[in-house]
Amino acid sequence: MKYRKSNANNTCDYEGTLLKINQINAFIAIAEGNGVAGAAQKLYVSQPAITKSISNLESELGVALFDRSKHRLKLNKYGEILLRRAKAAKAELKGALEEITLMKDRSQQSIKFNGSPALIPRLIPKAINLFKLNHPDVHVELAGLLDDNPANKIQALIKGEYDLLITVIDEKVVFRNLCHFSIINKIGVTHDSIFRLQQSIS
Amino acid sequence: MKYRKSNANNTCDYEGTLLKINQINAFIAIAEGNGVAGAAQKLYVSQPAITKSISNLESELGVALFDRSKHRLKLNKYGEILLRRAKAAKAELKGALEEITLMKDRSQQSIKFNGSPALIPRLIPKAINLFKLNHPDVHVELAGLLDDNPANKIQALIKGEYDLLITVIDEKVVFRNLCHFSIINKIGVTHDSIFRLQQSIS
DNA sequence: ATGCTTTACGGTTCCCGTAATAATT
DNA sequence: AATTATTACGGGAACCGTAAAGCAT
Repeated sequence: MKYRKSNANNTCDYEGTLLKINQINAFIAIAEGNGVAGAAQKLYVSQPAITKSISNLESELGVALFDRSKHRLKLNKYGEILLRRAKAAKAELKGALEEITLMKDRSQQSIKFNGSPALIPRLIPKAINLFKLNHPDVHVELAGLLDDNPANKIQALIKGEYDLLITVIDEKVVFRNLCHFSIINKIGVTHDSIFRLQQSIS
Repeated sequence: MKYRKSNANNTCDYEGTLLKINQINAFIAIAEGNGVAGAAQKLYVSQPAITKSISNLESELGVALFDRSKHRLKLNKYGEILLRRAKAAKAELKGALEEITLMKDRSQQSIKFNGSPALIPRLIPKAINLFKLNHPDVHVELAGLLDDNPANKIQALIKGEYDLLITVIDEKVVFRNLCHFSIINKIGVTHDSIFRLQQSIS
């Protein structure tokens, strides 16, 4: 079976393997930065690698992308065209990467909590259900001993064993402040997430 | 000298070599078409090649892009994210390719012209200079014999030996109509280009 | 049994880095 | 002399195709 779409003439009707990612990176780096040397430095590769990449790119495109007068690369009109599009494409890919990474990180997070035995059964189940409804991938777990004394639990929270603690100090519920502490210093969950949890607890 | 940006932990601060073009193509083809088999057919590669490509992609991304229940690949939430962006990026690259190809084709065009010996020296030089200023890549050349009789030249123009003919019929310059003929039927140069030429001749 | 996906394996190609060359300031 | 871009060349990684195995319908 023939896999390669071999065209007799050179007018390939859009060969999908063109414009490889390293070529695009090299091209943008040269165009934006300071020539081959700067591009090599920016991309952490050697200068010949850059030269080869854009050489291949130009060869596959069938046009030169740079003016090579005086040992200095300067974009020509083809390069100008490509630069616009390539930057847009790269931004798109970078955005995809960031979005996925963000979602992945959020999914891998877990929230450990603890609280007074008297408060847990009444407040937590509804809160967890509501929270998981909006954040199905955040792992919520009860950590540590329920019947420890409040002082120890606060110490454990400060040490990072929990992310969230619902307990009593001086006979008054202060989870609000503790939650805030957790948000800022302990876990990277968005404020929005915790806010929902707070609301459902209140 | 160290070229590779090796990070001990896995939190690469945007590794530019991710999302290779074949991986993106395979991914889009699977997502849009009918699974691995359809993608392989669409991209003219074997099925294992597709599997490997998206396997690598998922591995490098650190997340699965598809649900693999029941031997059928279905986009998951990560895949949804990537699909949007990847399609946009690919469209951008495809656009770049088309723009460049178009400009390249145009640049490779040439305009052959002829005209009466009496008219050529006075009208042409300025016209050519002005034209080449705006279209430096269009090859302009004088073709055929200058001192042939006008009737023969008109026949040659109709046969396509020239793209542009400036001559006299019934003692009156009619280049305007002939130019129009050329624009529509003979050469693919934009109206704009020819219009400038006409103007400079007038 | 048929169809689709995945693994195993061998070969080819592509890419990169070192070293050397050419040309410009 | 110093900087910049390009070639030559050898090693290693990536990609692909054939063949075979898993799993579902």
